[in-house]
Amino acid sequence: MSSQRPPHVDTPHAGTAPRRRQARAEETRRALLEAALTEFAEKGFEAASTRAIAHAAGAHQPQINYHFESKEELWRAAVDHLFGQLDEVFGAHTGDLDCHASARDRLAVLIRAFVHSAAELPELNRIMVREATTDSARLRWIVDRHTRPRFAEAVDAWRAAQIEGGVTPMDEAIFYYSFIGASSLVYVNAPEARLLGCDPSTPEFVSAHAEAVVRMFLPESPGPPDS
Amino acid sequence: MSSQRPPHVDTPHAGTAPRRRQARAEETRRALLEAALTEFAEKGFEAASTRAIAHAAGAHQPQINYHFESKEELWRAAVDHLFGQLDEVFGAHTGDLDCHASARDRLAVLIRAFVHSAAELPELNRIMVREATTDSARLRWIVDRHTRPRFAEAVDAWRAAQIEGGVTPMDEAIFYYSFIGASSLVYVNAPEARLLGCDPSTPEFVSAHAEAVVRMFLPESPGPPDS
DNA sequence: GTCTATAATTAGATAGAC
DNA sequence: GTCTATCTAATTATAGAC
Repeated sequence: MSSQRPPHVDTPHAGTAPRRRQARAEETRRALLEAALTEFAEKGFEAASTRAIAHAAGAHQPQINYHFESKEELWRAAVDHLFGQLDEVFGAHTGDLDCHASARDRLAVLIRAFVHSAAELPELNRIMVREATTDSARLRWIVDRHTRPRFAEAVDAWRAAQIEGGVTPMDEAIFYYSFIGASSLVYVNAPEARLLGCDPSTPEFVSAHAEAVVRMFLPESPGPPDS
Repeated sequence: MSSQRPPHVDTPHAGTAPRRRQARAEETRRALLEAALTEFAEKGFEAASTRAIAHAAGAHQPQINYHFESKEELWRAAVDHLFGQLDEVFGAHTGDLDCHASARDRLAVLIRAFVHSAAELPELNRIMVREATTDSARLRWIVDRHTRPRFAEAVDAWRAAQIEGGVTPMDEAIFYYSFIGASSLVYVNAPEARLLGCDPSTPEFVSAHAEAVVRMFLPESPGPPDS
């Protein structure tokens, strides 16, 4: 609704100096956002330090309160940014989603796309699991704004495939959380996985994982469509 | 190795007063441990407050440094305690694990037991996912002491079932993380699940979830053994 | 063992020079 | 817009009375 951008006077004369200053400010803002993402994902909201975020972005701590109103607003902007990235990555992986394909095949495409997205954006599921653990204003904000609509879409796709048949019968919420959990945990817990001798960052791992998740929910799967 | 218990002089005279004092200290210690569990699970190590833990336990903050050496030692004791509870709960759910049953049936029993354990002890997987996200001394400690041996056991059970046949073919690490994720996320994220209209705390939900996870990995499952 | 008081550090946010 | 300096509040850990 309300823009997170700081208010600024227009530059109708279009001088180059103000423009460059504005461009540099935009750079700072973006760097703070990216640094905030990884810091919030690794430490959680409360343990994350605005000083550390600013340092990682090559800026000073008070610039956070200048470009964003507060630590909480920075978090919100970072989460919005991250879900924007998810939509991009997810869209790139679904690509030509054939509307005339069977519900089962469409579900398989969505599952593969989500696994690849979870691998490319581990920060998203890290932040989600940190917030979803305790009821809070932040959790309600993120559920209302981002989780609930995506939950509804996933459940719709599942329901359609279940009506059509050929999928493992399962309650919708059980499907949703089993699916998200099976798809994301190894990337969320990547540092632990590495200590256990597993590197989940290779393309081969991600593809094998995606096919495994498809088979978990669509047991009679004929394999990936491009093989 | 070294006991976390504070050093104390023996009471060879077995007076009642010292014994009662000791019993009360044991109570305090235990209350601190239980309070630490939920606080660390909800907030994470760094965001958790020793003052809040002490308050929840009906004690004062310096008592933590008396009964445990530091916040870090309290965390270690809490994690040890929690894995002890896991072994108890897990053992209660596997119960009469028939050594002469097929590897596939034994795996089904282990899966059901883990889902029920995850439902009863959401704190364990909350702490795990918080620590597994970033490499740290705490992560290495918990992996060496608790995760690696259990990972090996789970992989052994999976390997045996896979050799026998009748399970969804899958790499071991992919099985492990998909299994843990599918089994635990809905309980880890229970506050979010409730906002989405799902209550994962009922016995019916847990049983249905357990059967769903069994079918995800053992597609030709004949259903629960007691039905 | 339990408690009060406090030391030492660090957090997020703000004021004001430039 | 960016920077230094600083305010207030919260943190873990410790000292010492009881």
